[in-house]
Amino acid sequence: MSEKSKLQKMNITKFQHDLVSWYEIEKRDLPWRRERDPYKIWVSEIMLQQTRVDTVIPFFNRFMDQFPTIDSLASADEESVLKAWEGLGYYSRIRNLQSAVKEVAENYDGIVPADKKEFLSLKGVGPYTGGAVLSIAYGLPEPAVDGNVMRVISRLLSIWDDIAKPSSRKIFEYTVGELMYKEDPSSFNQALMELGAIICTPTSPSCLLCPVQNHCMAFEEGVQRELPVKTKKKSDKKVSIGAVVLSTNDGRVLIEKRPQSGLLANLWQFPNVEMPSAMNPRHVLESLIEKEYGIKAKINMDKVTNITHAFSHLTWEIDVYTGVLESNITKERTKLVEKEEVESFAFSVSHQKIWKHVKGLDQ
DNA sequence: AATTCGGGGTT
DNA sequence: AACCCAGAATT
Repeated sequence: MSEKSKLQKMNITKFQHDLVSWYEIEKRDLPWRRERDPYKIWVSEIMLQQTRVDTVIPFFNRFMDQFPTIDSLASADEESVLKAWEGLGYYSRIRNLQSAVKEVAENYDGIVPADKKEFLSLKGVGPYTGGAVLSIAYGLPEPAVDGNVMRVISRLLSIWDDIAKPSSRKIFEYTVGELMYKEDPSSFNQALMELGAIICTPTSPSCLLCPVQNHCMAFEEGVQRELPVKTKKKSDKKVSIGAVVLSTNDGRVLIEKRPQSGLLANLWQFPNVEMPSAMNPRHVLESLIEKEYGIKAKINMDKVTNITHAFSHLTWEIDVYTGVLESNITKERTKLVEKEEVESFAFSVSHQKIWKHVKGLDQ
């Protein structure tokens, strides 16, 4: 059965009412729901990409204290902005957001564009974020299809297309567009997401508590636990890393800024190299470090610790050493800093763990 | 269309 | 461990 014919069977007006009236009563009190400023709605939506609400809340509050307006973010230096994002992940989001905010400041007179084509042209603004901000901040009837919404709609209309396939998203955008409550697109879109987060959860949906159970085809067919269909991605690769915290005789520490593109772009780290295999002798690491960084170093015999850190697509297994830097350092993007100022730089979480461990050795 | 990009909570 | 999360850019 086509999505169109399924929609024709629905009482859409009653569905909208059941969903939105539930939302008005049950919605969580979240910081960005107290805001009307399109800039703040926008920042919240960028932070919420692939990131849980509970994780975002403290980052959002701190970010708004530090960068409360378009102009404050547009004129901020990159290091302080990256530091504010430290630990949140997907760091291209903040680089793209600051770039987009600068464009709004320069080309849109500081006003977040309410035009779909214009807003979607900004860096980091895709179909979901575009629909979310335009509906929540400006009340426009645009679908905002995220993972929650695909799960909810796949069950509501018993849609068995694989939601992992990019081509499936347009099916859900079409159906959400047909279901859209045009009197209040903001509440409607947020209600779909809230339902997915609270009731219509991935593994064991609380159908007995669901405000739109009477409208749900999957519940009627008893297949809600089999939806949505989502093919699983293949397991990740493992990479062995040797890292060393090198100190100078006067107590400073060598750090390096990562390349401006790729994994953890522009974040700071301690010198490290990919090891040919795990269980390398220490002198192999020493020679690889000296070659990569063009330095002379004395690495201590005993491994300090090892850290396993999983990303979405690979896992680092890091052997951590300490050592003494015995030559000058000329490599680009490196810096010698006092121990007390290490934590003022933005590090990835794995290298934060390294520093936390090594710092603890001193006491 | 497939891969790259973080980190942490759930099950 | 595997899965998932208010996804977008790149290849």
